[in-house]
Amino acid sequence: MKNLDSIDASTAHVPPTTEAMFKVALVDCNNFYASCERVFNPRLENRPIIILSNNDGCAVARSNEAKALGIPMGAPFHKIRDIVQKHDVQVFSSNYELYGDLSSRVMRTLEDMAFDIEIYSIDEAFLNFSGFSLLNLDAHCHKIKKTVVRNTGIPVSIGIGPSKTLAKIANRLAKKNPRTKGVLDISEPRLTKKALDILRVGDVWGVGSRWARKLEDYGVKNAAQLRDADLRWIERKFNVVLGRTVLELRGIPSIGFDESPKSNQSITSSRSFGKKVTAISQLKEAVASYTAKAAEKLRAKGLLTNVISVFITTSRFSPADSQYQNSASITLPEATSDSAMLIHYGFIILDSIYRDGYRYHKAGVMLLDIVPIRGYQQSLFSDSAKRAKSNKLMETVDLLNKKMGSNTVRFGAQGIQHEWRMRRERKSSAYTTCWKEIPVIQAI
DNA sequence: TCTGGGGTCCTAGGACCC
DNA sequence: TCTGGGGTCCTAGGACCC
Repeated sequence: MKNLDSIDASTAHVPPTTEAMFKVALVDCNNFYASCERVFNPRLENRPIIILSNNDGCAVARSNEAKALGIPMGAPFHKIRDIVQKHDVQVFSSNYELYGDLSSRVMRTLEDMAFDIEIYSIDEAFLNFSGFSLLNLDAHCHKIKKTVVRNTGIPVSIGIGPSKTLAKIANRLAKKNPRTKGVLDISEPRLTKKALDILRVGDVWGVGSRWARKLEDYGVKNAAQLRDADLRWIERKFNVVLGRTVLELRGIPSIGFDESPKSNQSITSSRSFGKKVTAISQLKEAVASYTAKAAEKLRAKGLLTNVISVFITTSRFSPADSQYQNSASITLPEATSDSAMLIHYGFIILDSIYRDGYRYHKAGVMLLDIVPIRGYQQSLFSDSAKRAKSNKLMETVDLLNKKMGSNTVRFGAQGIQHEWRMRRERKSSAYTTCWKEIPVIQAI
């Protein structure tokens, strides 16, 4: 907290209750992916839009208009084609370069308007306003909302409360209720109560579908009932995580505010294939490509991995096929971020788990037991000359790919044809991250 | 024909040690 | 005849999030 100075010395010996002090805002971009598509294509305004998952599999994001048509979250694309055609729904493959870039622009704007910010996901951030009791928070949040849309074109909603969970709930109401103009503070007990009385238990942050069902079986049906549930009972029947949610609903902050993002514990790269794969040679291309991608991420973050794991699986949606899934991992002789070495071990694992005669649907690589490059424990057998050479090579590869576009330089093992490559047939341009795809303005 | 990908945390149970 | 118990580490599985 940055304004401890403002605490009056005469009251400083009385520990202030954290409940009274903690105040947090959740800023959430409205229909983020759909809004991103609209920024560079204003014709999409007021029209139904959906964005598809990788492989153009299912709808992972929807504009309000698409929601109104009854397209559910996660709907498989092939099951909603009729609605799409009938209502001329605009359909996009996901364009993560674009969304990632716009996300960081939004976050930079938020950083300028709050002291503490915790970036929670690609489209959400918590802002810590604890101790700013004199600030007119409502007015300030309206200003934030205006500034973000001016700087980035992305509309946001802001919810404010005495705990993260309550801020989440406030945000939800701000989005749903036009009278709030996109900003709602439910810190006042009367408003908190009103909000919790109407909210279904399954809509509380931290309560997924499994626990919602179980809670409802016990008669806990709305957020207010969860708030009033016996804490011990919740911890015994569920776990301590849900116990924290109960406290949060009572306005007792129990989920910490984390300004500095924790370093990764694991990095995964996996994809479903565009079409089923049977030959190990093709699986190897995929595993090599995913490994290279994961290793690149590792290096970009200044990390090393100690363990690599590979998994392959058939499709559970093809019951006619015989099913098989397996995974295995190897602890490396020493921590590394060298793509070639990781691919080498990835192949050893793949050889050990591959079974002939199955139609594989997906493969993936996970890097586990990740450590920062600084101050890591060097193996007794480490060959420092070899290591230096590998570092130099990787540095060059990363530099070239950054300059000339990703995958300009790659490993032979990654292959070229990539028959297994995912479908991505409706992608918009990388407007902001690729010179070739920058939008052209035409004067008439 | 067509159903995503990338994360975190917690818990229970087994192995192992003293 | 009598056959401990507590701590720690690891792993798999299950829950959650976006």
